[in-house]
This record gives sequence, C-alpha cells and structure tokens, in this order.
Amino acid sequence: MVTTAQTSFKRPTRRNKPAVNALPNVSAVDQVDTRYLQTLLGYNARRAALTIIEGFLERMAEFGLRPVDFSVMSVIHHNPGVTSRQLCSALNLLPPNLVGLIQSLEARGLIERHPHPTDGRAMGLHPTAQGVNLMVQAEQAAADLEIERSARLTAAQRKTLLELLQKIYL
Amino acid sequence: MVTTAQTSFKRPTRRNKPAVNALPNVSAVDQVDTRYLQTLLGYNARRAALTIIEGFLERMAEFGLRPVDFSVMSVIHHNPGVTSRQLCSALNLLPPNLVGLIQSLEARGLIERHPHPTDGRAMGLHPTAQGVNLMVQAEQAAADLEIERSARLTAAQRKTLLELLQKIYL
DNA sequence: TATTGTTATACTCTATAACTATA
DNA sequence: TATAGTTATAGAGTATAACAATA
Repeated sequence: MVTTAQTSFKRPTRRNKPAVNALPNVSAVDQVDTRYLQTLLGYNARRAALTIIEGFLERMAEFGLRPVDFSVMSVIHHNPGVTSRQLCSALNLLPPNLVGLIQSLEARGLIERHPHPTDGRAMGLHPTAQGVNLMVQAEQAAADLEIERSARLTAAQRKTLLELLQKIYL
Repeated sequence: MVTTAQTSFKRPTRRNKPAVNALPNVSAVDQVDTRYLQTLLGYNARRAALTIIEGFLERMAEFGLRPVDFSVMSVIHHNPGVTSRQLCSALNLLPPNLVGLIQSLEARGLIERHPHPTDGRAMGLHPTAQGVNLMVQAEQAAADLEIERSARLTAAQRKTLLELLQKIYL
C-alpha cells in the first residue's frame, strides 16, 4: 500500500498532488503575513474604527453612552428640535432602531420630545439642561480621547486623515 | 402655583427656564449640522468603513464571501498552514466565532484542515486548488473595487490614508 | 498549568414588514 | 399617495463560560 501510518485525520495523498502547492500538509506558519489585507481600504478602515471605538466604549461608560448614543445626543445637542427622521438620515440609522434609543434617552431625562412646529407627524427632539450638561462633559472627554488616540499622528496628519475619510463616505 | 396650562406632553415651563435655550419647544431644524461629529476619528472611520463594506458585500456576493470570509480566506491563501489561533490573533477574531466559519469554508471545498506538523492540538489550514482559484479572482475583484471606491482620491492620497489608518490600529 | 479547538449560549446590533396618524 | 413614528420580529454579529485533548 502507498499509505503509511495515519492519524484519525484525513491526510492528503501527497504523491498524487504534486502540482501547485508542494507539501501543503506539513508546512507551518511562524509569523502571519497580512500585507495583502493591509492594501485594502475597507480592512484598514474597519480595523481602525474598531480600535478607536473600543477605547471610546471604555471612556464613555461613565456617561452611560455607547457610540450611537453619543452620536444621537451630540446631534440633538447641536440641533435642538431635530426629528427622528433627520437623525436617521444624518447618522445612517434605521427608524425602528432609533425608537428604543430615543425612549431610553428620554427616560433618563437627557432629552424631551415636543410636537414639531409645522409637521404634526413629527416630534422635535430637544436636550434638557441635564442633557446639555452631560454632552458638554462627554464631548470634552471625546476630545481628550481623540488626542490620546492620535498620539502617533501629528495634528496635520490627523486633519488629513479626517478629510480623506470624509471623501470616502460623504 | 407656578405651572400653567399644559398639553398631554410635558411642556417645559418656559417662563421658569429663560436661561440657555429660549423657546426649545417650537424651533425646527432645516439642515442637520454634523460638523462636531466630523471632527472625531471614530465617527469618520466607522462611517467610511461601513460605506466601503457596503460595496464590498455587493461585489463579493458572487463569490459567496462576506468581508470576514474574505479576510480569513485571504490570510489562509497567503499563509498556507496557518492555524485558527493565528487567524484569530491576526484578524482580531474570537475562536468560537471562527469555528463555524472554518467548517463552512471546508464544506465548500475551499480549504482543508491538516494536522499541524509540530503541535498536536492545532490544525493547519490550507487552501484547496479551488480555494486558490477563488481567491485569485476575489482578490482581483477587491483590487478593482478599491480603485472605484477611491476614485475621489489620488493614488498618493490613498497610500497616505492606508498608512494613517494603520498608525491607529497597528 | 497553559493553550488549541470546540460547544453552548447569551447578548447586541442590524434589517424587514406592517401598522397609525398625518401631510 | 407619501411620510414620520412605531411595533414586532428575524437575522447577523459578537461575547463569555466551560470542556476535552495536547503542550
């Protein structure tokens, strides 16, 4: 017989597949080469975003704000009276996923919903004094985190990075 | 009492809070201002990543590869014999979430699992000829997509963007 | 004792269809 | 008829704990 001592795992018949990859079954990898993936914008943008958000989660825990909460509160903070629909468009969220979030922020006393002045279907979202106070602190913390996170970038590089990223999604 | 006629919605007692935001209940927003969020790396990186991945999903559907499948197959393609543990470290994945993915790729005949030459606990992951063929096509499609997606960037800008993103997460 | 791969499972996030009230 | 907000729900993605086999 051709085959020799085998484990319970299927071992490829090395002699019958000499073509492309010689010895595919015994090679090992000491250091993983990810250089190809590093040439792709999507891979790098995703890895960078997840790294930044990881730190953001920790820092914003004291304010009880996830990234999406922070984004929504920030837009309401800077756009009092904005509607849910406008929030969805601006932040690329889906309406059903915003409902519970808004209810939660309202229950925490961070925002209030008032009838829209001209559209009876819509509700204007307004930050409360407590919400404004929270966001002033949270946005300061976010600014501090930005500086830490981009410690390996110069101010000019950081500005360039923001501009280039916006060219991608705006 | 201080409070006056109220609707069923809690209306702020305007007379008692003349301080910061006058008339918070009747203002409307015509255009949403997201300039503050646009100063944050995390926000921009996440928005850019999601935009790129959206196009990636469509383009890779013909190969049956989600982004994570593509990443895993690409690393196996360029690192035959890599282990699951190495994949997790390189791509920041969790072992339990890789199991089903690997099984799926193996069931599709794109990879084969062979005993590791030196570590009896580990399994070396190798691309099959079919897997190599698929990834040659998929990586070409990804390269094409890169060019389209970065149409608004010069080649130098694209290179700069990759380098700056890697400074964030590497 | 530590690590690889695995199972089970829970939790979060995201997406779709359908309904109401109003424009 | 179209839109804003909502409900219910399904699906995908991500997380932790615990186990067997091996280092």
